[in-house]
Amino acid sequence: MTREPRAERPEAAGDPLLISSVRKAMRVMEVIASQQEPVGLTRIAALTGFGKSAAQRLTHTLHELGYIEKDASTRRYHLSVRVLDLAYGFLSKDPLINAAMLILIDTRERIHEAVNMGRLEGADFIYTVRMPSHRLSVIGGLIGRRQPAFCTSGGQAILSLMPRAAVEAILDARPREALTPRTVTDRARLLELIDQARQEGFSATDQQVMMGELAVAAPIVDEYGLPVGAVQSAVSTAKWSFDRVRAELAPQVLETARLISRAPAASLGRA
Amino acid sequence: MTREPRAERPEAAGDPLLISSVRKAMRVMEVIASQQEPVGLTRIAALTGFGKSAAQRLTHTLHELGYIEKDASTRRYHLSVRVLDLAYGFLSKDPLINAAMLILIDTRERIHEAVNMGRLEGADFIYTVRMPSHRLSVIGGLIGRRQPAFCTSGGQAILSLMPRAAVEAILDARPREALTPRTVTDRARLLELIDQARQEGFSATDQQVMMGELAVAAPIVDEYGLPVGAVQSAVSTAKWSFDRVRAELAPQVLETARLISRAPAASLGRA
DNA sequence: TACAACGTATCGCAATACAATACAACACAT
DNA sequence: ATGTGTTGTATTGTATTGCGATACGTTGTA
Repeated sequence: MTREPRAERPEAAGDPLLISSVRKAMRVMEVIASQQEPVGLTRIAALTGFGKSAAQRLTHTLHELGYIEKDASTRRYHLSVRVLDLAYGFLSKDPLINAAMLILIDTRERIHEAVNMGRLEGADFIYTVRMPSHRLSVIGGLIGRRQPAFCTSGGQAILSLMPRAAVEAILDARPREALTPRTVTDRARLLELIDQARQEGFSATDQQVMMGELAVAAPIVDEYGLPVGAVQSAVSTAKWSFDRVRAELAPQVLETARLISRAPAASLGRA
Repeated sequence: MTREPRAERPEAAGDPLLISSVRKAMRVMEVIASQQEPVGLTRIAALTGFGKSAAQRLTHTLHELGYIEKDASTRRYHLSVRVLDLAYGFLSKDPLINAAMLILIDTRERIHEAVNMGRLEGADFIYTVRMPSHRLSVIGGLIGRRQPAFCTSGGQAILSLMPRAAVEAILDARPREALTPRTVTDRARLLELIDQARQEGFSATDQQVMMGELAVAAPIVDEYGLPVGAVQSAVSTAKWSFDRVRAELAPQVLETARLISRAPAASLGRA
C-alpha cells in the first residue's frame, strides 16, 4: 500500500532547523488557548491541519506534561494552571514591571480608577499589569489581553514615539476593523491622532474599543527616549466626559509614565 | 567511529507515546522561566541534561516561534511576552475567575488591602488573581506565583476541606522547609491548624511565608462543597495585629469566599 | 438496535532529531 | 597583539521516532 510521502510540505518547508513537533505542539496550545470552549481531538486536528494521529499524540503529550487538562466527561481539552508558571517566569523578570509596580499601585490608590500597563507585541497592544477598578469588561480586565495597537490609547501612545515607517507598517499590518461604531479606521486620521499624541504626550480615546469606555495612555520611555510600554487608565462614560478625561486623568497618567520612565531599576530593556 | 546509542535511556523510558522533543522544549521553557537571570545555551544544556546540539535546536525552535527572546549582546535567552497569550487563554476561560472577578473588586474597594485568589496545584498554592494594595513584596504580587500549600493561608484553607488522606499526601509531598523563622513545619501541628481552619471556616497565618506579613484565607467551594480555590488577603504587621486580622479581616474574606461559592457562573469546575 | 461521530490503540517505515564534530566569536589573560 | 579557555553556530550521517494508515472502543443521536 503506497504510503504517501508523509507531507508534501507545501508550505515552503520553512526553517529546516525548526523542530517540527515542537512547532506543532505550540500550535495546539495556541489553538486551545484561542477557542472560547474546550476543544475535542477532532476539532484540534481540523483547526491545526495536522492529522488525527498527530493531534492525538500531541494532545497526549501536552496532557501528560500537565499543560492541558481533559474534561473527564466531554473529553475536551483546555489549558491548565501550569501555563501560569511560564507567565510568572516572564512577569517576575520583566524589568519594566519591576520598575513600575509600586508606582502603579500608588497611582491606583490616588485616582481610584483602573490603571493598566502594557507594551507592543507585533501590531497589538498587550497588557502586562492590570489593576481593575470598576466593572467595565470583566474578563477583558486580565493580563495578556491583546488589542489592536491602532485603536487603543496604549498602542497610540507607543506609536507616537516610533519612527514614521514603523508606525505605518503597524497600521498596515492587518486590515483595520472597527471594534465599535466610533472606531477610527481611516489611515490618515490615525496618523493625525498619533501626531497629536506625540505633541500632547498622551493619547486619549473615546469608545474606540468598547462603547462606554474612555481611555488615556502615556508612553514609558527608556534612557534613550525610545518607547518601551505605556501606562493606561480606562473609565466609564457614565462617570466621565471625554474632556474631563483629557483635563484631569491625562496629567495623572502622564506623571505616572514619567515616574516609571525615570525609575532606577536597571535599564528598562527594549521591547 | 562508534556513535553511542543516542541515549541509554536510563530514566525508565517513560511513556512511549510522549513526544520527546515536545517534552524537552517545555523543559527548556521551564528552566528559562525558573532562572533569575537570562540563560545561555551552555547553561541550558547543563541544567536540562540535554546535549549541546539538542539544546541548540530547541532554543532555536522556541526562539523562532517567538516564545523566547535572545538578548542581542549577551546571547542569553529569556521568555517573551508571548507566553502571556497562553496565560490569557487560561485566565479568560477559568470559570472560577469569571465568577469571582467582580466580587473581588468590590471587596478590594471595601477593605483597602490586598485581595488575592488562588488554587491548589500539586502541593503548591498558586495565585490566579491579584489585587495588590500596599507595598509588601513587589514582584511577589504577581499572577502565577507559587507557594507551598502547607504554610500559606490559602493552601491551608483549601486543605481544610479535603479528605485527611489527601491532606497528608500534600503535607508529605516534599520536605517542609521553613520560609521564615516562624514557619510551622511540624506535621502534627499543621494538621491541628488545618482542623482549626475547618472549624472556623478560614485560615489565618502569622508571618509564615514572609516576615511582616499576616494573611487570612477562606475556601471557595463548588456546588458539592468541594474546595476549588481560596480568597486570601495579606496585610502588614505594621498596620495590623494578628488578633485584629482574625476579628476584622477574616469575616470579610469569609463573606467574599461565600459570595464567590454561590455565584451563578456555570459550575465552578473541579480543580 | 443501528449508525454516526469521536476518542483510543497499534504498527511499520521514512523523515528527522541528535551525537559528534568542526568552526567562529568572543572574553579574558598574559 | 597573541594565546587560551569558553560559549555560540553550522553541518552531517544515522538510529530513533513521529506520524500516516488503520482498526477497535465508546459515546451520543436517530
